[in-house]
Amino acid sequence: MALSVTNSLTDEREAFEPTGDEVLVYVCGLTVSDDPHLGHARLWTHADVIARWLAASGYDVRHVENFTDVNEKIAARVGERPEWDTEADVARHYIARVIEYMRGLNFRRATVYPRVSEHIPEIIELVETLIEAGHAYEANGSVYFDVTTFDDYGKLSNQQPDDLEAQGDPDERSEKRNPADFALWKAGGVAPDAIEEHAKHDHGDDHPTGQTWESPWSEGRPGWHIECSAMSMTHLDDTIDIHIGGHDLVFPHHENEIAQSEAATGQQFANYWLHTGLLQTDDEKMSSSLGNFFTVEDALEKYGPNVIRTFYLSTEYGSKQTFSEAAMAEAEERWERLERTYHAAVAACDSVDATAKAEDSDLRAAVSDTTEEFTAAMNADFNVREAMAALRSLTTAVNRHIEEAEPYDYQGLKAAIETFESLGGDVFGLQFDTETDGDVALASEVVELVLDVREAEREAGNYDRADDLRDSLADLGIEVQDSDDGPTFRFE
RNA sequence: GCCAAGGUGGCAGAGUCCGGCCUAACGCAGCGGCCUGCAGAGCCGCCCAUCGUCGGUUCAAAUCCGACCCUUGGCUCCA
Repeated sequence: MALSVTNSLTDEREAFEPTGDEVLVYVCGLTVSDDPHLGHARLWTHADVIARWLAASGYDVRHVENFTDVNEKIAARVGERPEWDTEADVARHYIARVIEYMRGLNFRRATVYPRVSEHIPEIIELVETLIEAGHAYEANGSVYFDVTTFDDYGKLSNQQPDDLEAQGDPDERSEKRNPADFALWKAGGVAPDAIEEHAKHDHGDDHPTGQTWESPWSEGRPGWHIECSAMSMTHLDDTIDIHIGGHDLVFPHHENEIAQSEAATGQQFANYWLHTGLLQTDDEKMSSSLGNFFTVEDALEKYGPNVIRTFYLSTEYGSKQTFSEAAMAEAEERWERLERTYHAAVAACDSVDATAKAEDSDLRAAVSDTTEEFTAAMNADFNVREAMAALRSLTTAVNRHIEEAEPYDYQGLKAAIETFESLGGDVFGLQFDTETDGDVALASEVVELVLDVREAEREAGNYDRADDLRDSLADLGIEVQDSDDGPTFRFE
């Protein structure tokens, strides 16, 4: 069954047909003015899983994810720390952190992470093209896109220029021919009142107003929307396959990207637009400006990557999702069951001879059903919740096999393990093997010793002592479970 | 005001594109049984849904059409 996706451009589920040998994917990335929060990580996770699924489906994927490192909010934070002398210093600091978190959350690396500051020439060139084509005009050193020159304006968001409330700051508005026109280039540095608004520290009147660049029109800064068009065209092509971004960017950002890109090239900018639903807390969206966010750093510390991913993968990318402690607790239960089953399967598999002939047809049927159902679900607009349900049915089959079968089906278990690794691991980015470093290995040996002592106490009937040992281990974050084959444990 | 998405059991959340296999998936919580010295895990089973409201189309609607109510997002920086 072939992949189909819901395209926000047409609002329809469409068969996915890439234009070339490589699938070209652009993800509207982060403005690096602050620590990223769980709302950002939700977009990244879904983008990551989409890219992984395309790769698993046999496509070569060229995945570009930008960092916006030129922005008023970034400029406003210059000087907040002694080492933050320039806008670039602040941006560099946050980009390094984001990369670290992305690694922590086990994302596939994008092909390129372009930055606005490195694409000023391409941006200027694109703006020149638009002016020459009559789609843009200069006013007092700034350049604006004239929305009345682009007939399809509004095709993504269905917003019509006439319906819009006047936007932008008053000075800018007076320069525009139409209220809905938007800036491609802004003369000068960041306005002092913008610095004032976004600065998180006391600053004097001489606060730096951000970096500026030479251009044919003025020494100034690029507009917000033009960067994505320039970087998408530079690193991908005039027409790309998939553009992914948050729902909050549909208007004006993506609408404007389409206008300026298609006006410049005459080509369709992106064939498929995928918009991810926003993360909410207490019935409003999580956002930097509302201050109701949970940072990726804190979440990684508190829940770890697998629980966070399991949480995100319990809803489809296009739906909104509500963050709560209860939801995270549920994700933790879901993840732990999967992880426990995986390890139980590995242990059971290790306990039998590879040449053993036992065969459990139920288990083997479950393996093939799982792959089939998982594939069907992912191909239906990346329905990760259904795909997860398929994986879930495999955990039940594996556990039942371990519970009831005697002897174990070596080949069946092996196939199940491989399925967990390819679907749960490679596609969902979950990590089953986390106990690899030396300290953990040593700790495991010590726990084994303690459990030997506890077994001796149990055999002697000293259950109080055995329970004390188990409780003490639990206090250290080590969960002990007794079974017919002896005790097992895991680190929480 | 304008544009968009959504309203399904205690919670969460699929299914809605292409009406029938939906007497509504996978879960979390809860309850019972097996197993166990106990606990946990696991297995088996159970509980909870007139699918926002009203009307229409149809042999048949959670799924299509219309009206209305409510929630969220966008229209200003925002994933």
